[in-house]
Amino acid sequence: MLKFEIEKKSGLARVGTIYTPHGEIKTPAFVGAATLATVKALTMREMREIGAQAILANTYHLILAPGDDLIQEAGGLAEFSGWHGPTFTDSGGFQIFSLPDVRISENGAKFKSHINGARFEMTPESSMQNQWKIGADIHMAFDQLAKSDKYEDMKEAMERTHRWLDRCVDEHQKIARMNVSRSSSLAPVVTGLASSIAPVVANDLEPSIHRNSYEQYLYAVVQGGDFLDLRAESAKYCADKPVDGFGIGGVFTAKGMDEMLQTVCPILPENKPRHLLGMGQEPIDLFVGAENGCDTFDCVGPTRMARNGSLYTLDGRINIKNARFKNDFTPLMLECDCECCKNYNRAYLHHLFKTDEITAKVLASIHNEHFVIHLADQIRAALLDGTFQDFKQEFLARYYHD
RNA sequence: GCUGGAGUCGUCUAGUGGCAAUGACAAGAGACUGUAAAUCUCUCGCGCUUCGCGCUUCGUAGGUUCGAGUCCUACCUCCAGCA
Repeated sequence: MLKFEIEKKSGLARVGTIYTPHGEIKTPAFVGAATLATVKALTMREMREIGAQAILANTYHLILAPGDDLIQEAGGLAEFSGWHGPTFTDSGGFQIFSLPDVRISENGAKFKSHINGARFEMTPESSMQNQWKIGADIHMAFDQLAKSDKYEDMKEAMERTHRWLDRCVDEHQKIARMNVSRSSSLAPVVTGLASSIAPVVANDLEPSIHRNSYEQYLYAVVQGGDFLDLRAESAKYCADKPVDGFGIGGVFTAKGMDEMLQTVCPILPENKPRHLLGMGQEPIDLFVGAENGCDTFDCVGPTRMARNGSLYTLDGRINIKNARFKNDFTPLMLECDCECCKNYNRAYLHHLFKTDEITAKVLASIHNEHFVIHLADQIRAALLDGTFQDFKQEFLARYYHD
């Protein structure tokens, strides 16, 4: 069972630590979205320096390239990517929702590879097998997001997600048993060694004691859309399963999220971590998520927006490509101590973007990723010292001013 | 100087009688939430009451025509070849 310690509670919110085979995650925490085993535009060293604690990769994308067998051969996701810290994989369930030409049946989902058009089917069982080969510390159950927001469609997708969850659990346990018996001669897994939260790591290449860890964990995924009765039903269903934590999926905006989480989180067992899938582009997502009982978050927004020139500041997002920054020689964000803000000014960033230099995307990604990771850390600190409400009000009032 | 070719939005460019005029780039702005996203969308002669209307435009000046960026004449500029 995945170890999760809670240091402090405040209403639904909690401050804790998740102990994975590849190190600890101090929660609440923002997990870097590394779909293809890389946080776009950033090296793993940069991610460490930013203060990232964990990354989340995507099963669908990784089985297409480079293939789950290859990642297993490399020693697992952490070894392969050089991250050497805690890792998650998303199941591929999101692709049922986001890709066109997806055919869903009770057995699973038939996709068409966006790379070469090759058809293949992903099932709860195959997703578990893929994820075990990829070898992240924490796996997501294979779920289905409804394509429409109608109640009947949402209910149907949720119920299928539940049936798939049972199959995921069975398959996960089956693989886990096989791996334990095969790995019994390996050195015991040491937790807390990969000090992933240290701001600078002296040696990026740590010893390979975690190669192909046999300890891998499964999160169930709560669905139900905007319907609170469905959310409650889904949470109840997932709560009883022998899983290590919970993903909360199918959330697209902070609107109504507090109510939804206030329905879901009290039903979920308190001693297991909860991951809010795909949320964290907006600061309010992290505040509302953490306040209402979510421990980890992931989102592609910060890095995607960074590549497109949309950068966080305490006064809201700015588009650094706008002409008004041409002669602005101030740091992007005065209060930020990321590499970008410490060493460069807005006029320079503007110039890099206007001339389409690669470094523009690198520096912007460093800043945006640092911003959300640091924000989650600040939320953690505020929860610990009891200043969360003040911090939240102050931060949001300034950020969403105008 | 002669002969041939060319001058169209900031730049390059399409255009061979119905055209405020094609495409690209540049420029201006917007979007982005478990990443088919270093992507996508909009604006881009001027003005207005902006799903429309008016005005002014294709080197310059005339002309032919119901109508000219497109045809004719002259001139200006540039390019190539010959002197």
